[in-house]
Parts: sequence; C-alpha cells; structure tokens
Amino acid sequence: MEKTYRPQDIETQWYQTWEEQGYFKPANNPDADPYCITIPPPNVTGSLHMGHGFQEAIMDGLIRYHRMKGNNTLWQVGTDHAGIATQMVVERLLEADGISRHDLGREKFIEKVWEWKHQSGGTITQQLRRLGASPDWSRERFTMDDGFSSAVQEAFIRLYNDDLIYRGTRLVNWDPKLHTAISDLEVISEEENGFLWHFKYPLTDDSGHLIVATTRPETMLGDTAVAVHPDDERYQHLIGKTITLPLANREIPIIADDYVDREFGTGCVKITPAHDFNDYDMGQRHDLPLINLFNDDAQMNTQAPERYQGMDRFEARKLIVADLDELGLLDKIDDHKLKVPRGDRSGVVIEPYLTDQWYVKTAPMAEKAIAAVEDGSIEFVPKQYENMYFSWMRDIQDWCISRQLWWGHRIPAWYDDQGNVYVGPSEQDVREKHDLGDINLKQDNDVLDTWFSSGLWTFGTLGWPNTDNNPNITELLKTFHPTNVLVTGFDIIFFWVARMIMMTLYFMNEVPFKTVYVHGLVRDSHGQKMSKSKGNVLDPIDLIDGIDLESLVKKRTAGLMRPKDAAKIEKQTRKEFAEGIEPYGTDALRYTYYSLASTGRDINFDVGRIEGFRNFCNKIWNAARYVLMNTEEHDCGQDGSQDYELSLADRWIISRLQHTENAVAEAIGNYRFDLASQAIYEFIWNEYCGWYLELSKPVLWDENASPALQKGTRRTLIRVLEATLRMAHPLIPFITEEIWQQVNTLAGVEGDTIMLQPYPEADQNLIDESATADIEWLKSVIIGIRNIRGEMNISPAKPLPVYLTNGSHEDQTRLNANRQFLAKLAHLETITWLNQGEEAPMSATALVGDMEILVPMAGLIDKDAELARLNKEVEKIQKEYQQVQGKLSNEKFVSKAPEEVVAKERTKMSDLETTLKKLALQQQSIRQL
RNA sequence: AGGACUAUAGCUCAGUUGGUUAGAGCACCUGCAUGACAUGCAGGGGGUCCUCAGUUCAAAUCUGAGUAGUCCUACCA
Repeated sequence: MEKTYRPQDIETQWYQTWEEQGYFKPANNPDADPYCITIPPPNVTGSLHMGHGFQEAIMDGLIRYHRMKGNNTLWQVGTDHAGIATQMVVERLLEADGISRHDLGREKFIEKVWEWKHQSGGTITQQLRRLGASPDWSRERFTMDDGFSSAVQEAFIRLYNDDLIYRGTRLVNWDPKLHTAISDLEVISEEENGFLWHFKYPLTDDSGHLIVATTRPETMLGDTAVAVHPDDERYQHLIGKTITLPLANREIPIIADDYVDREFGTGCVKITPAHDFNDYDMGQRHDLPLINLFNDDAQMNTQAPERYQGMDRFEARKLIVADLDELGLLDKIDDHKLKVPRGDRSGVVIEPYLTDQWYVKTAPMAEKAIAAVEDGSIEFVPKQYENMYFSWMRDIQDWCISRQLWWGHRIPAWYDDQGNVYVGPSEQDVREKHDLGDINLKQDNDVLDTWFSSGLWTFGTLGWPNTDNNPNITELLKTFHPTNVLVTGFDIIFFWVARMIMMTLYFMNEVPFKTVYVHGLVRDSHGQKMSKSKGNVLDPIDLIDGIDLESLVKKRTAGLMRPKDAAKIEKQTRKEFAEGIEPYGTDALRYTYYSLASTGRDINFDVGRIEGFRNFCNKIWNAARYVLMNTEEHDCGQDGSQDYELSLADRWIISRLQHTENAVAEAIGNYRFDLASQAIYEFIWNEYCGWYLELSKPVLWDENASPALQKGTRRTLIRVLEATLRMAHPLIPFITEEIWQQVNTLAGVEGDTIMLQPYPEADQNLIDESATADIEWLKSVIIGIRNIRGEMNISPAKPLPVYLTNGSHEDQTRLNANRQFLAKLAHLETITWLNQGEEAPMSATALVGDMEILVPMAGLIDKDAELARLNKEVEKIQKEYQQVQGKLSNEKFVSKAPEEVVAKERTKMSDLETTLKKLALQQQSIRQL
C-alpha cells in the first residue's frame, strides 16, 4: 500500500467494477425482505449541487446498509423532464442563436429539447456515480420515456373518468412571460415596497364621491362594483347606489359584503372580479360581470378604452394614475408595503387571469392522504413535518395541472368543432369509442404539470399500469411497493410528497412509502443559502477532485446576473480558499455529510470538517498498512485451530467493537447518520488506532512473547479491522473496499466485494466488562504519567523511572498483567512497586483511585513547576468537592433524591476527600524541599 | 395574522428517560521526526448552555414569557 491515502487512485476504478459486476441490482433472493428507495428524480438537464450530494449520501448509506444486512434491495433511479425548467434552458440556448421556439414550431422545438436531453442528460447521472451512489442503473427511468408516459396518460384518463379531473374557466395564476398557468405553489409572494393609491369615484347621482384605495390602479378599468362593510355607518346610506367609473364611464353598484375590512384604507374597496382572486369570489356572490382587461402578455386588450389598448400593464398604470390626477380624482398616494406574487421560474409578477384550464379535484383524495399519516401508515422523520403536511392538506385547493408549454406530457384530450371534449389514449381510440367517424378533431395544446407525472413516480417506475399482461412487473410492484423510505427536502413536501401520497393511494390503494425522511437545506458554513449571486456556491465535484484558486474564481464569477458582484466574490473567494480546494475524495465528502446529518435542521457545510474526514480516511489507510505489515506472511489463526491466546487488549478491543456495532445499528435505525459516523470515528481513531494498535506493539515486538499470544494479537488485529471496514462501508464505500480486498483473506473471509458481505452485528458474548475495566485502569496510569511529562516538559524521548505506591491488591495484579504495556506506552525505564512503609524519592504525583504514581523529580522536575501543577489540580478538585458537599448538606436532597443518587454523591465526596488529602500532603512535602 | 424550527467553546455541531467534571472536530498554546500515519503523536487552555420567571431535592434538558435568527402557510384591496 502507498504511504499516503490518495482517493483519486481508487474511487473511479472501484465504481466501474461494481457497476460492471452488477452489484447494484437487487439480490436474486425472493425470500429476503425487500428494501426499496426511489430516488427523487433530479432534473435531467441539471447538474449536481450540494443538496443532491447530501441526499444521495443518505440514500446510498441506507441502501448499502440494507444490502449488506441481506435485504433484497432496490434503489430505483431516474430523472425528471422538469417541464418549465428544461424548456427555459433550451429556449435560452436558441435565443443565443436568435431563434425563438415559435420560429421552430412545436414539433421541431420538442426535437431540439430531446437533442439537448441526449447531450446533457447524462451529466447528473455521471455525477451521481462520482458520489458512489449504488442504484440499479439497469432500471433507470425517465419521466418521459414511453412506459412512464403511458402511465401518466392512464392516470389522467382514469381520474377524468372518475370525475376527479375537470376542465374549467376560472382565475388562474398566469405567468405573462412564460405564457402559462402555474399552480399556487409555484407563486412566491414576497413583501415589496409599493404604493396605495386613493381615488375618488363620483356617485352617479352627483351627490359627491367615495374614495377607494388600491395597489393596482390599472385594474380599475375592470371594476364592476365598489364594496363596503354592511355595518359601516359611514357608508350605510350609499349601499345600493351607483358610482360612475371614471375613464371607463360605466355605472357600477355599491354593494355590501363583510369581506371588507373597515379599518383598511378608506373602507371602500374597488371590485375587479377578473383580476383578483378575492374579488372573483365576491363577484360570484353578487353576480357581478367579469371584465378581462389583459391579453396573454398582460397588455391592455380591447376591453379597455382605446387610449390604453396594447399598453403594458405597468405603462397603463402610470397613464391611468396621471389621467385620474388630471381629472382631479387622485386623492393621495401613500407608501405601502405589499406582497407581490411572482413566478418561481420567471420572476415576473403573476396575474390572476381568466382562462380555461384542467384541474384535479383534490379534496376527496386529500382525505385518504391525511388518514394515511394520521394512522401511522406513513411516518415523517422528524415528526414535526407532519403538522406542516396536515395543515396544507386540510385546506387544499384544486390543483391546476395544465400548462401552456410544449415540453411535457400532452393532455390526452381532443375537441371537435363544437368544443366537445373527448379523453382517451389516442385520437383513433376516442374516435372509435365515441363513434365520431371522420369529423374534425384537435388535440388539446397543453401539457401536464411536471408534478402530475412525478406523483406517479414510486409505482410508475415499477411498471404500473401494465400489470395485467406482464407478470414480472406485477412481481416487481408486489415486491418493492410500497417503498420503504422517501428521502427528500422539506421544500417539496407540498409539490411532491403530498401529491405522491394522494395519487398513489388512489391508483394503488396503498401508500407510496412508509417513511419520509425530511432533511434541511445545505447552506454555507455561516448558514447562508448558497447562491450564484452571493458567490458562496460549493460544487461537490470540486470537493472530490479539488480545484485550483484561479479556476474556482473563474467559475464563481462567470455568468453572474449582476456582473458588478464579481469583484466582491473574487475577493471573498481568494480569502477563503487561498490555496484553492484540495482533492478530498468522495469518502471524505460523504463522511462530512453524515456527520452533519442530525435531523430537523439545516446543514451548514464547513470545509474545515471535510479536511478532518479526509485525515480520518488517511488514518484508516495507515492503520491498515500497519496491520498488513504485521500480519502478512504470518499465521493469523484463521484455520479454525485454537492455538492462540487473546491478550487483555485483544479482548478489550473486541468488546469495544461490539459496543460500536450496537451504537451504529441503533443510529442508522433512527436515521441518525451523525451519531453513526461519530461512533465509527471514535472507535477507529481513538480506540482502535489510538490504543489498540499501540497495545499490540509490545506483544508483536517482544521476541520473548509467547507465539500463541502473538497469534492471538495478529488474529484480533486483522479481524477487527475487517469487521470495522464492513461496518464503515455504507458511509465510506471506496476506501473500505480498497483495503478490504487486501485484508479479507488474512481475516479468513472470502468474497468478491465488501458491498455484498454481511453487515457486522454485535455479539453480546464478546462484550467483556472486566477487560474494559482493566484497560481503563491501564489508560489512567499511562495518562497520569503523560500528564506529568507534558506539563513538566519532559522530553518524550526520556525514559522515566516510576514508582507505584499505596496500591491495592487489585492494582498490583493489574500492574503485573500490564507491565509491558505500561512500560512501552508511557515510555518507562523502570516500574517499581512500593509496599507499605517503603520509602519513595521526592516525586511528582498522579493518582489513580487510591494508588499514587510517582515520577521522581531529581534532575527532571522543578519544585515550583510541580507545585503549580498540583495547585491547579487541587483547585479543580476543590471546586468539584464544594459542589458535591453543597448537595449533600442540603437536607431536602438527601431525603428526596433517589437513594442511589445520594449514595453516588457520598462515594464521590469521600473519593474527593482522600484525593484532596493526598494532594495536600504532596504539596506540603514538596514545599519543604 | 397563524405555525414550525433554531440559540451550547473563536467556528461548525453532539448532548438519549432531568442527576455528566457539559463533549467532538476544526482553530489556538506547549513539546516531539517514537519503527502505520506530521493528513501524525503527547500535553494544555477555552463555556453566563440566549434572557427572565416557574416546576423540582436537582434544569443545558421540563413549563411559560421575552429577545434574536431561519423558514412555512394564509392574506391585507
């Protein structure tokens, strides 16, 4: 093995082998419990970001864990066509050549999108491979592949036939830039600074005017009423009268409706049913006409007075305000903060707009979806997200699923010239079914919301709806559906999770998954959202492969929305990554994700931590080198014979391994990858490397040691390493495979890959508390001596004489059993056991229980330095002593606290007392020097 | 307006059922080329557990109020 761990040397190579060998496929074992995760399909044209990285790491950890546990494990993979997002990308590319999609026409444009998909659609899946993800690539799906498309069509048709899809003319959220309707969820409302315009509306009978307040003056041309609160005394006398709408010169009624908030503005509201959701409702209640003022671009149409026709809505606004001012009807303009609805993709202000769209009737589906979570069929982790889910589900609105786009699943509906609609899988089919002959039919132009198809993801990918004529597919669904876990971000609980639950319950009559693991957002180390404009984006691939400073600066400053941010971003990047980013490798990246994966909070990604975990990998690497050096070409006792003997240290590390295996299993069971990673880290670095490897040296390097003992140590070294590799494999797949290949035979294990080895499980019989106690004693003695050495600045190269005094019989037994370990690890020249009455030289002292460890001061230790060290120690213990004493002198504590708690404090107090006495004696004798 | 979450070392985070000397990694200080590893080893310093009040013999932990931050839902013409 190379002296230094270099991830790039091993990672891609192992991945290729795994994939080629088909290790990612489900085990061909129908008796094994199935375990299945479907990937949240990334946008096919997207590229990997830190959020994906995190999510994939969690899924792959779970998948590899269960695969090793022996489950029949399927990770279903695939990508999403992502309607609007993808269409926009391709449109932008065409735009660069001066072409619009309309120049090309629908078919040609769609061809272009497919071209683009074939070209760049592999990026994300290749990047998933870099992360070590182990899905079954042979089953990769795309939401617009033939099979899935027919699933989408089938779903639409069934819902339509069951009266759960309908077409209606209603107000929708209209994106005037993208020329499509969007759902409520795709509208982002944020507070912006605006104005509240107050206009005078003259009463028709010339008896005066009333004043309305509005944030959208341009819609006044479409007003069809003015509303006041029925109990508002100020306006009682006006109810039933009319005003003459300025500029439009229409007579409109003054109506009463308790929706009106008397406190807001003037208490008079202009009602524009065609351009505001609340006004629409009120229009319905009062039977008001709808006057639609806009065209698709949100320009004034011919319903507006000629003067304004063809104007953009915001131009029209200016002119209307000016005109009203001219007429003396502008009362005042107040500054006003308001929520402005914008399209999540286009960023432009969304218009409530009257159009024909397709809707899913969600209320009946939501009922079951709520019940499934209430009765525990589906569980959210962490649980608090269930409330979020319930509150949305209980107030769910019908879902607008038609989009005026070209890229997506076209709605399987045809219209005849009379506008009758026929829904079916194909034109031919609806002709036959409805006996239409050869009349003119035209297919609906719209496509379906991307999330409509995503809603079918868990079962559509497993072959639905073709279950009748293909038994294999039935088998797949039967085996792997419902899936076990959905790993996803909280941001798409409504977009996706909720809808998936509704759709799956409807079509499959079962839940899509049993658990929803919800993770937070991956942010930068200061908790800032990663964004191009902030220049704080980290690319997971850069963390794996490394990147030099200049390339990083270039990458971060290229293609900015506001080019003037470049200077700031460059400066900040040069400061933070003066040396660029080192190649940390996939394993280190994954470990960093795991260590931050406590549930219920966002993840602040700190580059400092990935370095630490790269070092951790290097630690494992070197530990393996040490083990191999000492076991290769030796008999490691794997032949089944019993001619080996386990040392105390051997029994201890085996015992610790069992504890760790328990802790890891528990942590993963609770989706606490942070705890799992910590337990593994702790075990490998501190226990296995820090103590056990050191404890193995005195045995292996002692020519006089018994061969049986040496064999036992070799056997333990290699077997614990091998088990540890398996334990860590789901988190750090590459380094564990690489090393495992070299240690497996020595450890008496056969197999082609660690991936398919059994996951280690704790054996309670191997937990050895007495070995643990003995090693703890040994560690305390060593640490006591090291402390003196460290604090007194005694060179580690200097072998020390040490005396032990006032020890118990047990101490003496332990000493005799561990002399060699002690001498080696504390670097001692001599160890002398003093019986009662035997004189010790003047020494620095450390205490282990009642036993005193003495390091003679002569020539090594300065009197004042030792006094200072002792003082520090005394102060620390005194503080503790006071605490305990305080508790015990509190009568209530003694009488009310459980007995064992009190007893514990009593023991502690007496221990502290003796310690203090001893330290005081020590101080006294040193002072007398 | 309603709701959720977060606040622990300089930084990023753990802290299970109330009883721990409140921990880890990084950073910091001191020493060390010891035959796996300087991507290392040994030792050390560093905390008003956001604030206040309450429950309790006992609160980082439970309850309430407040402060700060993050986010979600609804909506104010």
